[in-house]
Amino acid sequence: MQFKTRPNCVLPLRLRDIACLSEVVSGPQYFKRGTEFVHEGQASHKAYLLQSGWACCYKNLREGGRQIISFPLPGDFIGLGSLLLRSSDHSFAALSDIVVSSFSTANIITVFQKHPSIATAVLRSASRDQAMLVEHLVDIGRRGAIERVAHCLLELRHRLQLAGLASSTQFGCPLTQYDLADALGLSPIHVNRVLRQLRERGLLTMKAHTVIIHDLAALIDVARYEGSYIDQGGIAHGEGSFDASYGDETLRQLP
Amino acid sequence: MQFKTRPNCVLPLRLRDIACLSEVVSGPQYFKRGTEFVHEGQASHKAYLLQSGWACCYKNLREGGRQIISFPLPGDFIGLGSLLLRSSDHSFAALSDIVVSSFSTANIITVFQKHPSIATAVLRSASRDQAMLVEHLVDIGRRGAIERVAHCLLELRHRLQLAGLASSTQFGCPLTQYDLADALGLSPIHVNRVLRQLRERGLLTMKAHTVIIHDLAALIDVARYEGSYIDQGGIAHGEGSFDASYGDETLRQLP
DNA sequence: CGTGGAGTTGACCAACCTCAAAACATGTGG
DNA sequence: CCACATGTTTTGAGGTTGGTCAACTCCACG
Repeated sequence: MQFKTRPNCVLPLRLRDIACLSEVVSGPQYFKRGTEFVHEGQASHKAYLLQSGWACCYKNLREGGRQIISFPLPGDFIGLGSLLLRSSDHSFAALSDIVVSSFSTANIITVFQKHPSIATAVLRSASRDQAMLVEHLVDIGRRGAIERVAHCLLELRHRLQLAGLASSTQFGCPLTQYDLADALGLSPIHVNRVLRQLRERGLLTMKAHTVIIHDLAALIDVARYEGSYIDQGGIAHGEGSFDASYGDETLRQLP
Repeated sequence: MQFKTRPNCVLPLRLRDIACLSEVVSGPQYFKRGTEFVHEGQASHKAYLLQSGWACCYKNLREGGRQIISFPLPGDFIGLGSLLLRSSDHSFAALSDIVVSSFSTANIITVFQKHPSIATAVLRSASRDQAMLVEHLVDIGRRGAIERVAHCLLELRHRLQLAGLASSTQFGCPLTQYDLADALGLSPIHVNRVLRQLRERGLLTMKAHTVIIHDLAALIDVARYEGSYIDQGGIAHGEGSFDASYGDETLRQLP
């Protein structure tokens, strides 16, 4: 069984831990674009590792409409957040045709006990997700529409690049303007207006499921983008490297 | 050493785990209202357990202004999110005079290895925090100003009640309208208008550092509040219940 | 071809922001 | 005990951002 985890080393595990994982992980599953494969409120004893394709995590509102929480990309875990809660508090859907490996979380605790490094890895992954969530919150809470859209696309670019799925100025992107709107707390119409503006300013075009960035520097400036939270927590990979010298946390000051 | 953890049992630990914790935890520290005791970007080898008082977790924006991420209350962990990251990506400040116990995270990995149940407990706590964060995101992204304010205050009431710090209709609250505004993505002026509206509608008053709820049902209705995410993951309390039976996580479905 | 989903555009409107100023607390030093 | 400074709440007037409604276009797909 092959494991494809985040390229930036979210899961640096010992070999015997990997062996253990194989016991828990089940073979690949396929979902078609549009499938909601985890439902809000569902009692889930499963989590997933996204192998290919794009997904989204969202909450449906009683008033109608939805809020998209995050866009899992290849290599990302799905459903970690509700690992220890009784039920999933949000839904997951496939934004493109996707492939996932699923693993049972019923006896995850036992696994944690036998292989603490897995617990560590999971916790670290959860930390990164949380950092992204926080950034998302800041985005919606305190930034204007253009900044939000630019920021979102830059973050996606950044993550895809780490996964080797984007060049520095271009990437495939199955998102509709509706998806973007639901993620960013905007109306689809306004997202459209913003995209037009970005296009007219020569910063970026989004067309035919492809995002092309024309002026990266300017875009980063508009979005006030600082991607540090994306690669944080990376620790030298090497198959066994879990000794990870927590003593040398150097202070990285912002410029 | 006394440990006061979340009343809804985020930390159901075995006694020998507790013993281990004592080795890591340092005595109580005091901070005055207004102190920023964790700085963004700071390399932190510490996390805290808030013993009394209110805190807030926030990010400063380069454009000026800030976004408040969460309001830790007594019994909550502070800084768990950045446990495994290189540095804290947000700041923490005291909103009232507070007491915390701090514990070193330098050798947290070792602790996890020796006491997997601690890892589990920490992960569960992080899960709850994430659920609250998601709710916050939905709030800001997709709800109007009145709903946001109402929702925020109801959540605080709910959490305080679990901690035994609020009656069902009243609680002390050191938040200023500026704090609320920074948390909810609004301007302080608008928060004021919303509070007036809530007052005039006979739903709630907020005055002299005290929130009094006059019509709980109506307020819950306005806010579309569903507090289930707050108590999720709870396991029967009993003050000494450290036997924690991780095998029998029963499936508790929402009504 | 027809159909349905996605993107595009314009006109109008409401929610919320900004600026400005006053009323009201609260604590401090004289 | 007063005078003053500082922080918080309150209120008004006017301006923007972004939402809503309603069309129309473009395309992929059967």
